[in-house]
Amino acid sequence: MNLRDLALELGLSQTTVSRALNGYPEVAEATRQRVSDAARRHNYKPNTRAKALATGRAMAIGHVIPLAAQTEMVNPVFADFIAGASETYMSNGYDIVLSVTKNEDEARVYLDMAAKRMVDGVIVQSPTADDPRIALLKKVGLPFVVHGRAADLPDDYSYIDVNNKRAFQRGTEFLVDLGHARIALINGRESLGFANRRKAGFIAGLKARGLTPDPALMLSDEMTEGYGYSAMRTLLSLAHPPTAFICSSAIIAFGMRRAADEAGLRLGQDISLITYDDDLSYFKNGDDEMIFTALRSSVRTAGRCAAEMLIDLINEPDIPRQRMMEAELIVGRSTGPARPNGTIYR
Amino acid sequence: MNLRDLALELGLSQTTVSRALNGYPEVAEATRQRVSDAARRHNYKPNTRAKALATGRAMAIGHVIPLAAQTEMVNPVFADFIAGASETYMSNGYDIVLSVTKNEDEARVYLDMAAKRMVDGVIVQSPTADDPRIALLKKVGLPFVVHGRAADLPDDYSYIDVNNKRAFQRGTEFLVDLGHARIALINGRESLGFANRRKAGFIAGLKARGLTPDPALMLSDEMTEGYGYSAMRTLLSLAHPPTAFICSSAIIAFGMRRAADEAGLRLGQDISLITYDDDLSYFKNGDDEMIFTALRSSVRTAGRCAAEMLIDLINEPDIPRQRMMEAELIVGRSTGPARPNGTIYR
DNA sequence: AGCAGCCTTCAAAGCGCTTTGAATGGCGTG
DNA sequence: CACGCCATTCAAAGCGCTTTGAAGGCTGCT
Repeated sequence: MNLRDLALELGLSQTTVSRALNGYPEVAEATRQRVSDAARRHNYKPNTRAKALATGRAMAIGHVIPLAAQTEMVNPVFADFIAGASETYMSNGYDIVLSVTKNEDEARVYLDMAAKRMVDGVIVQSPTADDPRIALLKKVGLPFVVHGRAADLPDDYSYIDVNNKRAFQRGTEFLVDLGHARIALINGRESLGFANRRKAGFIAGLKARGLTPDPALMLSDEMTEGYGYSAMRTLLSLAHPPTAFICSSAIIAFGMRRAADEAGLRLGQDISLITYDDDLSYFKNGDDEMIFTALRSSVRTAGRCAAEMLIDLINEPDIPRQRMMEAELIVGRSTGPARPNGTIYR
Repeated sequence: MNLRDLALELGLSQTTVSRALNGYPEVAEATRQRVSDAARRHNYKPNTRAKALATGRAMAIGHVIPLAAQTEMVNPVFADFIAGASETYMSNGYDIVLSVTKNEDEARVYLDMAAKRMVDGVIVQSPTADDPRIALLKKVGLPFVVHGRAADLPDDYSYIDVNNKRAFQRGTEFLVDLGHARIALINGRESLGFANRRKAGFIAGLKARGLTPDPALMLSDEMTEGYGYSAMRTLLSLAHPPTAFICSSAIIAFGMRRAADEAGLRLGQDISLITYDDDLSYFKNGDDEMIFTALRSSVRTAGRCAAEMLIDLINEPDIPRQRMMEAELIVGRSTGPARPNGTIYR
């Protein structure tokens, strides 16, 4: 069933039917009623492609999910982000066009999406410090919102980000204030903006409390459970192991906890751990009582906001939209005061 | 830059340019060369919407990601599945249109996708025993491949599935053969086909070895880390706790392990645990040595296959494509012989 | 009665592509 | 030299929708 058929059946012109369905004022109320009844009866929905072609709006947003370098893993964070964004799109009539690509192909994907006019805007994930995609998208004039920020670029594009630096500074200071003097950072890949800022916050936190960062206590890699486990083992095997840890994802934290358990160390008593927590649905950090003391900011909420900002931007370009979220520091059972002698064993 | 501009610049008709770019034979080789050079120079890509309208093929596949009932969580399994499918789509020129919806809206989403002609086919996730979507999609004539199977429906549609029943039967028998007599099943929601079959396999495995299933040892819920943890605690607090466990996802397994650790029990020694393992990228079950003894089948591979099957189906409907994958049983460190007296403490 | 002016409806053009059917030119052949 | 044939190229229609500009039918006014 297409518009022509519907118009024919109703004995009306396509113009009138189209207008009736799209809520234009110049249609008699009785006619509109008749039309929308018929449309519902036949489950008529305008052909997206034709509509997009005629209006020049695709009513679709492009999301590009990056595969981790080499390993080609896909971070579960993106699933929750998209779920959040989707709520916004749904109520605004937008669809999601998804592309999963290796980092080196991303620029081409955006270029293609722009040239093929298949989306009205895109979300850029995981920007690097000097991300080339930003200049590229500006050049081709495709509206975009960055999830995160590019460190070294002028601040004139739209983004939504968490204040990662402040969060990690706060977390670090919290640990120092508990008496911990040797604190380790188990970070994501530091080529990415968020990890870079977390490291900066970590260092700032130590310095603010008069401590000197120790490079041996700052690790960085893809944020898997296995990495958390092996990082923790490595750190615990040091001659003078840290007594507190701050890590970049709940998934890492679970791996770290596994290593700690194996070593017979109790979180919150023998050692302390703070994790960044994206509030992923399948990794809830405790429903009632928090397992981990955490710096929490929901990535799902971020997705919802990013989508809102992008739709705004599409309707009224030129003014960049920017939004900064603060992570909450929620105290859970994984942190406690340091032992007076600075060791980890009871 | 569109086709008309390009044709104008080249002094050719749109027809010729279009044919040159689409590899039709009736174009002189020199002309084709000239055209494709110009196209590359201007980064010309045909407008997807226009092309789709003209050809009647959207060159897009719909994926619907279901949100868990009530909680609206999104299972990380889908991220990996899509990553797999995406590999296939990429090399065949298909795009992914994503929709994230609550279960009760799914039927409407498919109906819309069909009516709006925005996709050439869809993937159906997480079918229930008597899934209404299958009949619906047949009725509207939209090609589809189901990831999983609907238990109670005739076997005349396309699907890719893992032999869940056999896998769980095998795993259960493996545990019994190690001497375990009280074995618990920590399953996903049993309204879903896969969980249902796993339960059947579990029961079959027990019966094949002469054991009687105990309803108190069969739990079922959304497959989160937190559920694994609380399920394990519940089971361990029984008067006569199980000595072996088989669970439906690596994420559950991590939660179970946490509870075991807290209770001072060692996997593979005091208690045994087998997990189903979708081989999710961020939850690798050990790179070298397996943490968990596992029934493994890569959901990413499943995604790749599903996509291939769907593309086949689109090109040649009518013949349903069906594919069954077997899970490997890989022995890791989480299983060991039962203690002679049937207890869990050393 | 005649006319302006509104309300409602319509025919047709256009979005950017593919594809049909026709036209052009160069070539070999009788 | 005329003819037909093949290799190229083209103009135009059509995909299903929106939207412009025009027209038809009423009303109310003079």
